[in-house]
Amino acid sequence: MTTPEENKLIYYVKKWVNITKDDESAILSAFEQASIRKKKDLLVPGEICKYNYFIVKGCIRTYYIDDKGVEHIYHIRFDNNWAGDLESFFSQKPSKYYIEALEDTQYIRISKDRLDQLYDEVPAFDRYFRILFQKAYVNTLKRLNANMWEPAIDRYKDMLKEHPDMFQRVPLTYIASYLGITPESLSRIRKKNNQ
Amino acid sequence: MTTPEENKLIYYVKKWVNITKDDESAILSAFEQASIRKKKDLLVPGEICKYNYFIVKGCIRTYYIDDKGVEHIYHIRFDNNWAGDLESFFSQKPSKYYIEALEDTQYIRISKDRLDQLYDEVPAFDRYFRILFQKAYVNTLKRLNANMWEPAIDRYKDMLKEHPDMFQRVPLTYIASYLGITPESLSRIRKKNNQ
DNA sequence: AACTTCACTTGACATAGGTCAATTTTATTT
DNA sequence: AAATAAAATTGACCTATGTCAAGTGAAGTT
Repeated sequence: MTTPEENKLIYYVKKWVNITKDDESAILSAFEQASIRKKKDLLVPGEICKYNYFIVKGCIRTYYIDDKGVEHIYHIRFDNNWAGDLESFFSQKPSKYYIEALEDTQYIRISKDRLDQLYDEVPAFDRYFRILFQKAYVNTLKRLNANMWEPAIDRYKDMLKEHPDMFQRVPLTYIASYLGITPESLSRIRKKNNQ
Repeated sequence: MTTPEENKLIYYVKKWVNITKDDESAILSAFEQASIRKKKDLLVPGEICKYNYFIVKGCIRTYYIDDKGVEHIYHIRFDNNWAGDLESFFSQKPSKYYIEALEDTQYIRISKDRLDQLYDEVPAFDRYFRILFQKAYVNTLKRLNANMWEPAIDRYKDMLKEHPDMFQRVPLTYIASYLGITPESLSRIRKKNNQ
C-alpha cells in the first residue's frame, strides 16, 4: 500500500479516443493518488461525493441501506474501473450511498471542479466519458432486462462466465445482492448448479 | 403529419451546454426530418440501427421478442426524447430490437457518420451527449434497483406520479412490460389500487 | 489457542407475481 | 352499424424467490 503503482488510466482512455502527449500529462496531473484500507468508506450517506475515483488496484462496492436496514449493492468494481456516486458528484448534492473498499485499494481521484476544467482543456476527455457512459447505460439496460425477465439461476451462470474472478474476491452475500436475490437464494442456486 | 413542425432540439441542448449560433446551425443541418405512421417500425431485428432519432412529436417504443415469443419493452419515449438502439448504432452491428411508432410520429434523425462529424465540428455536442448518457445511466440504475427491491405496486404508483401522461397514450400491456410485470398482474395491481 | 464475529447453508413456510384459459370491454376496420 | 381484432379483466392454480430461524463453518482478533 505504500509504494505508488503506475496507473493504467491513459491506456484505457486511449482505447476509445485519440490524445496527444500534452493531453496525457494534462489528464494525469489532474488526478491525485491515494489509497484506502479494506472495509473503510470513501463516501457515506449525507456526504457530497466530491471525487470521481479510478481504481488502480483493489475492489470497491457502492450500496445503500433501505428503510428496513437491508443493504442493496449497486455495483462492485475492480482494478481499472471507475467508482463514485455520479449523481451526487455531478450535482454536488448529498449522496444516499456508501462507497466502501472491499480490499486494500489504491486509486486516483479527481474533483468536480478539476474535472470540469479538464473537460475544457482536453475535449477528448469529454468524449471519453461520453463513450464510457454510453456503454455503462447500455450495460445497465441489459442488467435491468435480465433482472426482469431471466430467472436468477441464469443471471448467476452469466456472472460465473463473465466475472469468474468475482467469486474469488467478493463474499457471496454481496454477489447475491448485486444479482438482485437474497443470500439464501444464491446458496440454493449454487447447490442446485453443482448437482 | 405533412406540415413539418419546428423541433426543440436546440432548446434542449442549450439546457446543458453553451453553443454559438454557428454551432446551432451546424447541429440542425446535420439532421434530416422525417415521419412515420403508427405501428410502423423504424428498426427491426437483424438490421443495423443506422440513425439516432430525436422525437419531435409522437411516441416510440423499443422492444425485443424472446425465445418464447414474448415481447419485452426497454423503453417508451415521447416528444423531445431520443430513441434508437445505441449499441447497434455505435458499433454498426445488427440489432436485436424493434423500434416502433406507437403514434403517428415526427422525428429528426442523424446517421453515425454525420454524428461523428458533428462531434468533431461541435465539441459541445460531445459534451451534451456525455451529460445525457450520464443521466440515462443513473436513471437506469434507479430503475434497476426499483425492479430488484421494490414491489410492483410501488413501481406502478411511481409511474402514475412521474408519467401520468403515459396512461393516456400507451396501452396497459406495454406499460406492464416496461414495469417488468405481466398485463394480468398490472390489471390486479390497478384494481387493488382503486379500492 | 480461544473467542468473537461474520459468512454460508439448510429447513419450514409464506407470498408476490406468473401461467393458462375464459370472458368482457374497447378499439379498428369494413 | 356490424364485424373483427386487440386490449383488459378475472379466476384457479403454480412457482420462484423471500422470510425467519437454527445450525455450521470460516476468518479475524485478542
